[in-house]
Amino acid sequence: METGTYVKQIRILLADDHNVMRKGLRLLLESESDFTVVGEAADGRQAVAKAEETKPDVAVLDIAMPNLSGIEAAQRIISECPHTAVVILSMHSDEGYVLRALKAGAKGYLLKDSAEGDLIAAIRVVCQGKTFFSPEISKMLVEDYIREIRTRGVDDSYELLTSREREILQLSAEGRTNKEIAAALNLSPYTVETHRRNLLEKLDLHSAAELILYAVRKRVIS
Amino acid sequence: METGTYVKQIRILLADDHNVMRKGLRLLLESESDFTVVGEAADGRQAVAKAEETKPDVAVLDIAMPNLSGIEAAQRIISECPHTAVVILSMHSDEGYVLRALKAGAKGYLLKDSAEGDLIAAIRVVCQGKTFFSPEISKMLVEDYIREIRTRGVDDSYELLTSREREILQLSAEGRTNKEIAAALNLSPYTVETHRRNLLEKLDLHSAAELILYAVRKRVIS
DNA sequence: GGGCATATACCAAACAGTTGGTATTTTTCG
DNA sequence: CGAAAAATACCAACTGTTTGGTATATGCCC
Repeated sequence: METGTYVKQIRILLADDHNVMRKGLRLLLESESDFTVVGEAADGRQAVAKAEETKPDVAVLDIAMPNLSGIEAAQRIISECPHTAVVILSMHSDEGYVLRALKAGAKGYLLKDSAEGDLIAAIRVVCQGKTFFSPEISKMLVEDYIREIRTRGVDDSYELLTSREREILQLSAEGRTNKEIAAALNLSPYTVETHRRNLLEKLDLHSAAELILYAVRKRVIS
Repeated sequence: METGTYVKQIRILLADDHNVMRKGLRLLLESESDFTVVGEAADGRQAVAKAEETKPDVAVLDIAMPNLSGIEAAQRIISECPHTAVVILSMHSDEGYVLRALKAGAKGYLLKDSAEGDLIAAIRVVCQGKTFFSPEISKMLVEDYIREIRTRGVDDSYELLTSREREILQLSAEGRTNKEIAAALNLSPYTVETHRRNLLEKLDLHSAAELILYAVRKRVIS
């Protein structure tokens, strides 16, 4: 099987739900003589199955996939195949995604508008146990870390609410009046008024409108 | 330049802001012997410029691009280069995008998870002045059309609002009081009150809370 | 037991939104 | 031009929210 100069092949698993993109990536990666694509998957569940079956050196996972997201797939692949390094490919440099990918144990995070060379470099680098991030991602992580240090303990006031208060927050945010909430929860309107007032104080809000907007931002609602 | 059996080359412009994807697509398309990629663009504005410069037979445009969206780019390309057929490549089968793409004059709309063959087929087909859509898109268009016929005139009440009313809807939905809005717009609070009242009536709402929730649902806000 | 958090309940004054009216001016369009 | 639509403005009565108080009962931890 070997010829003159033997180079160890890097075995790659490709997962992306967009077929055209997957085929394109495959051609791109196979233009490197030491890369072999040993499997393709069109969703997260398939990716996990193929990873267990082929034990690749590197799994390149698109972040937005049906069935199991790239991040959840990464989590399972890393716990099932500790030898496999995961590289996440993503459209956006969304903070939340990047942080969750890192928590899951991903070794690399690449944006889809990276240079081709970056993806190839990332694959070589993560094979050696190192990490690789797109410049935008590195920058974001550093900024995030600095902010984290500076604002440590600025806290999420939502965590301060009692369960009764959250209940009332939800109903208030749906636009119900105190009277309606009282009727629904079998309380005196005065009690609802008190809870609502504590709510406003704890969250440093000052009107029903602000309460609704808070609820929307916190995704308590719609 | 010709050899034995001459086949007219199809000249293609590729626009996608994700470099890796663009390179992949290029390899994919150039595996067809009668396809030539005559240009690449990383955003909408570049795409328009390259189209005017190279006058391609087909422009394949990603929908989500910076500077000018694929749809806006399509519009300009079609008006500047009527000979060029536009194919939109999109992640999602979002109704709104599809309809706007069609209005703009796109000849094809492909999902990124299409089979490779579909993209190749679409390019050949639009060259002959025909249209090509992913099966999901065709299905959606048909269903949409049927619904359109059935519910003609069921109306989107938002369209009934005047621009002043929309302005006040926005500020109200941000939680400002009538007084604050009046001050901001240099109006009497009574005027704001009147606009707000017309707003509530047109939308069949009955409180500030409902107005905010309406604004959130309509994405007027946050 | 004493202190603290939570949940409950009440009153009243001040503030803001809602609804029923009316009325004038400006803009738009056939 | 003339009618309709839109924007402006005002008043008063009513409903609901906000804020200043106060007060009791319950369960938990030190």
